[in-house]
Amino acid sequence: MEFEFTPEKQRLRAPSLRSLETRAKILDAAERLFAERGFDGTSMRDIAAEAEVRVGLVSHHAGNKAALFHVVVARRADTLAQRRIEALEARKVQGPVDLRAVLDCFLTPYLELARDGGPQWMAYARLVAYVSADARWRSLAMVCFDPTAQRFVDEIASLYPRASKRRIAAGFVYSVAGLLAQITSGWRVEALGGEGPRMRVADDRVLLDFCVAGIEASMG
Amino acid sequence: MEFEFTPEKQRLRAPSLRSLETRAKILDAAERLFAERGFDGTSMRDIAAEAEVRVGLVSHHAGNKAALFHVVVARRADTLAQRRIEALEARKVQGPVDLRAVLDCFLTPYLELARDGGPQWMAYARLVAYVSADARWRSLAMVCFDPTAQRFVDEIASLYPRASKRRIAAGFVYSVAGLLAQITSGWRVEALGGEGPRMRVADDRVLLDFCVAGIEASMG
DNA sequence: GTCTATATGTAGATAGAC
DNA sequence: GTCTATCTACATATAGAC
Repeated sequence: MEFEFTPEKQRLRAPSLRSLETRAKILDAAERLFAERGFDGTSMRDIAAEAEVRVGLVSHHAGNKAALFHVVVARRADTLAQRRIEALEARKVQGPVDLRAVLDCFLTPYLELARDGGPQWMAYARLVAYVSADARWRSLAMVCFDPTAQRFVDEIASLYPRASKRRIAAGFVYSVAGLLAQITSGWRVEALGGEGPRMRVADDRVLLDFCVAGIEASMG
Repeated sequence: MEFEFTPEKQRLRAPSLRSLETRAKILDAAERLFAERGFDGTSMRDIAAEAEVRVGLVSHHAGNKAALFHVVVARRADTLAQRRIEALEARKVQGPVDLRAVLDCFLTPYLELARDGGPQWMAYARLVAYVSADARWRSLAMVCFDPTAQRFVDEIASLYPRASKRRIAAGFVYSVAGLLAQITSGWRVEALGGEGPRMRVADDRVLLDFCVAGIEASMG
């Protein structure tokens, strides 16, 4: 099976309001189901039912299934990338940044969205984890996530001109994995450390401490 | 869809040699495909073809698809758990352990198997990542992985009696995520830090440094 | 234990009426 | 843009001959 898709054809006229609503319902439904059950675990019929729409409409609005998946993944990736870059730019205007500040700009936007942005943002982390684990989506992951990641790795590298860039990249990849784990695997922390009191809001601070110290140590 | 399965029925007599070979071929084939394409992306027909066996035989030997998946995941989990526990016991006989030693006993067996144990062990990491990302397999993950993880979290907690166990558990979960990322996302490190020289064997050391410093820092 | 054949359901995609 | 209907392929599972 191939996951390539053709670019959208030129629209002949602006879509109607109803059409836009239908399209939005379909994208939202697809997002929920893809995040929950993955690409292969979700059928076009499931999506149509979840969106309360006929099956044919999903094809009509989204093209084929792979194209729909691509759009769903990219939509939130763009929002997220924008927030992260903005946070970094804003911080740099205030003065010189350090490793903690840079990592904070990367981690916090997602943690805030996962906490306050509605349940879809938590589900999206699972979708990202799913995409990251599956080699078939590698090129999609590279398009959606790597430009921002590269920007942050470069930023960190500029703080440590004598350190190996590869080690920094490795530390950054571990940090991203930790971020996804934080959002998707809260239950596991609960299961393993359940006796103690809840960490609540401090969770995010723990992750940041972990990643900052980890990257510093891994540069050797 | 339910993922429960009934216990194996009592065998009436020992299986023949040929039967055992067939069963092994099926399990190996299923493992390769599940790791590559996930549960829903793999059909029983794919597995039969990969194992060079008729479709009916897969059902005959493995029962249904969910049971087959369960067996495949559990098989290597047992091997891995055993090596990890053995490493820890051996180290404790030699004298008191510290955080680095405990984490080393957890991380290194898998890293060694991924490097020297054949390509299947690398693929298995993707399978584990896949299982971890999908809520439907949570109970399977708990059965296969949590007992060992709990043992190591307790071990670390005993080293830091005054630290919050929850924070230790969080740091441990981040570390596991980093371990899986190390094995499955080498390409990403390559893409993000590609300019520098390769890290080669030192990779594993970088991960260990990262996790040790990270956990120490996250205990606050 | 193995193989053939098939029962039964669902998949993605599209054609054509409105 | 929407809806109905349908095409073709493939899914899981099982029944019964050898």
